Amino acid sequence: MATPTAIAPAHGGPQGAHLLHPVVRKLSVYGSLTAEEQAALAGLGAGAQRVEARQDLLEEGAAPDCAVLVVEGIACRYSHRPSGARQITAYLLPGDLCDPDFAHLRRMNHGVGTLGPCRVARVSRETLAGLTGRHPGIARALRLAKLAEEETTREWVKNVGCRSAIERVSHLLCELHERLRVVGWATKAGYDLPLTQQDIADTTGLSNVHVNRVLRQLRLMRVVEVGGRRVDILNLAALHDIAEFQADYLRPSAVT
Amino acid sequence: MATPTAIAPAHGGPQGAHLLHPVVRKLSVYGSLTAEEQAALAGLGAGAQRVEARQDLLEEGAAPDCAVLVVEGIACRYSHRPSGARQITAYLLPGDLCDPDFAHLRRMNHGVGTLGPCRVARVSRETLAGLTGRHPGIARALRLAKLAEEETTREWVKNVGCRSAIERVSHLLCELHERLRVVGWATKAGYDLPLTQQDIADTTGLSNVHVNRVLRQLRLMRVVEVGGRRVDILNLAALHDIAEFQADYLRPSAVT
DNA sequence: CGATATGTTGATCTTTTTCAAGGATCGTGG
DNA sequence: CCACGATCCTTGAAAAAGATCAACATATCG
Repeated sequence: MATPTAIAPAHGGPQGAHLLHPVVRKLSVYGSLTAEEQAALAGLGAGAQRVEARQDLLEEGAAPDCAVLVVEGIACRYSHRPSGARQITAYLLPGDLCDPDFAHLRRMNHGVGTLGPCRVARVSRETLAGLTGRHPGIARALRLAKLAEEETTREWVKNVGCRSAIERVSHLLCELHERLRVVGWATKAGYDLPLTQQDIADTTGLSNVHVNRVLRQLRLMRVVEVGGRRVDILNLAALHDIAEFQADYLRPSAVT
Repeated sequence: MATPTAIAPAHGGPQGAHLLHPVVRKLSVYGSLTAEEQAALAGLGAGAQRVEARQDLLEEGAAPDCAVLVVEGIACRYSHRPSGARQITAYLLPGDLCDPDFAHLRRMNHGVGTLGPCRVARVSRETLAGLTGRHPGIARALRLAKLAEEETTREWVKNVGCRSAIERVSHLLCELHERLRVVGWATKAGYDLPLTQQDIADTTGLSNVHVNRVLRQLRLMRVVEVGGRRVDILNLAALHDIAEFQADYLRPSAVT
């Protein structure tokens, strides 16, 4: 949405299919939606508010009162250890609806916050229930999107559990590339990424220093250049190879 | 279920509330179930089949045709890297229903297999749909159980992402203890655990050798003794301290 | 009883972390 | 516009955690 309030100016807004709201683009991956369903979905983003970088959307331990739809920017789920160490457990990209079911919870076991500047819309339980009740296509797409999210979390366990540093970072860059591409915020050449190296470290279970070294190595290998809030992909095939990246887990498909 | 076909003989079957099926015990955590609902749930386990250790229940890449209910024993979700390295991403304990929604998938991105000998029941989509359709209490409990499973996977990301070896192993032992206790297969003193050190290594992202050393350290610290397919807890408080274990994530509670 | 799995230990090597310091960048207020 | 502080990035050196390799012990099971 290249609206006047768009956030990422450097390399412009979403690519292609300009008129589609990211949540429509994302959910369309899981099955076709009627025009009516698309309109209803896009309506969710109508009241989106601007939120600065590094702000909490849902606090650790709080009782959530609504779901959150990311319209623009990057947010994350995170959790802190008593020592202060932070682990990021998921990214929320444009089009991602942060957990419908959470709105029913008495207490959050993790927090949700922005990483870069965002535009987000809060969605009440009632609105969401109405939407899925009236539009079976949306309900179905949301179910599959959730399945994809679960599979993604499992892939992250695999990533931090048994891949080397360079593989982990590469895998993260591949996943972000693929997911942003779906909603039009990435091209083959790369994407804007408002993360610090510390954020990448907290995601991959590495130290910020080592992330820096891995990124330098990837740059020297002429695979990808990360810096200046931007990811420039020089050799996508090589990046995929290093990461052993298979995008399947991002797009589950149902039988029916 | 101290039935004639019970598997773990060493320290006997489930403790307390002997008559309740594990899936009833587990789901009761998320809200009270009517007698009728309990009976319907217990009926799922009626046709349970014995499965040996280290057998696939759902293969990586296959199209699942049904859900799987673990009645007894321990199974897991796992994924292999091209190199052959294995990452375990979840444990399935007695009372766990392996992913209802999966039955709709065209292709599994991970496998499900037994770790020790198990008794499992296959549950068709129709059976499951009928059950949740007729019994709102079951539907609700399954939703919360799934939420707990998601939260658990995120906790695992945190575990392998930012905890030391001894913390990771301790956390795993705490989680298994708590989950098995709910379904009556653990006491304060410990539980039977048919895992090899390699299995623990594949779960925690460590080498088998290092797992061995961590277990020795925990034994010397007189915290817990792991061996002979058995976990004996000597000092539960100390184990929780080392792991920074907070059981909250295992039992989400809804507002309504 | 041998064969295969698993567990145990020591020695060595690699990866990654930690610590420390300096440099770049960016936003802000004077 | 520039100076300033704050944050982020970068690099080196040293230390630590954990992996790997190799050998042997010990179940376990047909």
